[in-house]
Amino acid sequence: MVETRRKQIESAASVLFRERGYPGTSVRDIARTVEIQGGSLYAHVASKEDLLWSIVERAANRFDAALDGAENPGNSAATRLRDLARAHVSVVTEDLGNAASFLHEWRFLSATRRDDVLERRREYERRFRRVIEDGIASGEFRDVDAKLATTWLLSSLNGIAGWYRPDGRRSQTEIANAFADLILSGLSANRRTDS
Amino acid sequence: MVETRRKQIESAASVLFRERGYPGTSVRDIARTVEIQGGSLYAHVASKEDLLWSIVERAANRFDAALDGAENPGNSAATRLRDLARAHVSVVTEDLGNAASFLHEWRFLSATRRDDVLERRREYERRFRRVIEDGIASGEFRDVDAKLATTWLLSSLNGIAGWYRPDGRRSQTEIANAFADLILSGLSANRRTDS
DNA sequence: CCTACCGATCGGTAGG
DNA sequence: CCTACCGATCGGTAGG
Repeated sequence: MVETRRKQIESAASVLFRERGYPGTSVRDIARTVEIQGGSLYAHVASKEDLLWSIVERAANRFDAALDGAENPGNSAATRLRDLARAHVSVVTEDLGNAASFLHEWRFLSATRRDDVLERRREYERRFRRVIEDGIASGEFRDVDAKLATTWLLSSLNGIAGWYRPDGRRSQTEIANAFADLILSGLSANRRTDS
Repeated sequence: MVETRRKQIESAASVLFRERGYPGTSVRDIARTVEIQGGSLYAHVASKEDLLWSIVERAANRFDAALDGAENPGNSAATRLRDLARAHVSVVTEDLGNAASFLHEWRFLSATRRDDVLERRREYERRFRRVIEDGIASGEFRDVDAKLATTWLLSSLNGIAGWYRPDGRRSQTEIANAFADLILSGLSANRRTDS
């Protein structure tokens, strides 16, 4: 099954890219992980960058899909933002290698692809920002700088990709809830409505 | 002046390490920036790792010194935390290359030095955590998981090292105040006491 | 600080 | 998927 092997390689590469960075990972490091010879990798992959691109695209798709599944326009801004934050964290924790590569290693892509990623990231951030703006407009949130608050919030969530370990002390749900709670409380105009 | 040249090299290296990562930066990239030949770099530097080590240590010292200067045990936990957060941001924004290398590239150091950095990072985080714990004990802050809240807060501040540009739309003061305000509000047991 | 060099490793290919 | 190879670049050194 060609597809299976390819995904195995992508998965191994994403883990290494997260740990050592893209330039710090050689194609032979990746090959070793899936137990083939360095040159044999090119039976499955056009180039090292091609591999990074697949990983980054996959992560981008999963982030988008997670928000799609979490979005519910009928809810209050606070609830909507909490759901988006939790969805974001679930991708980070369940798709650690891909997510971390998407968040940090995309800058090693070629200029065209980099621009592509940048545009998708911007659109993704806008989805969070809109909810913040809605919350400010409705009086649920304080009158903060929505752009800066979006960056603030996503930075704290993205940081999880740097330190999360599946076997760690806190479960992904605990982390997601604790972070969402802190963020909501940071934006809220009132006392937090217990999550 | 040997020292001046050395610092010039460290400064150039820190900028490149931030932009391309440590493994993505060659010693010849660094040499080119200070307009000398690749081999000539070794008149000033024992090794590439030695350069990273200097940068990381310098940043660690500056972070520590910033907290030393900002700490005031007489104040309320909220005020103390706000001052620590602002101090942290000031190092990130004023020492961007060193700070980013300290935050991200330290993992490419040798095992011994890596452990060294890890211990300093832990101690640094403890200083934030203690203030959070004090605030919880005094009733100023909500009863959150102090460890998780510390990671949350520092992640959002450290994220600044990834996107801040000295010529950007927001000044470092605006950023520091906005982030500190959001964080304080996130932890606060009451409505935020306007910053 | 330069020139000229070292062995090792890099991403990638040819030809099975 | 392997063997055997390619030119380029890597970090680093010798000897001025």
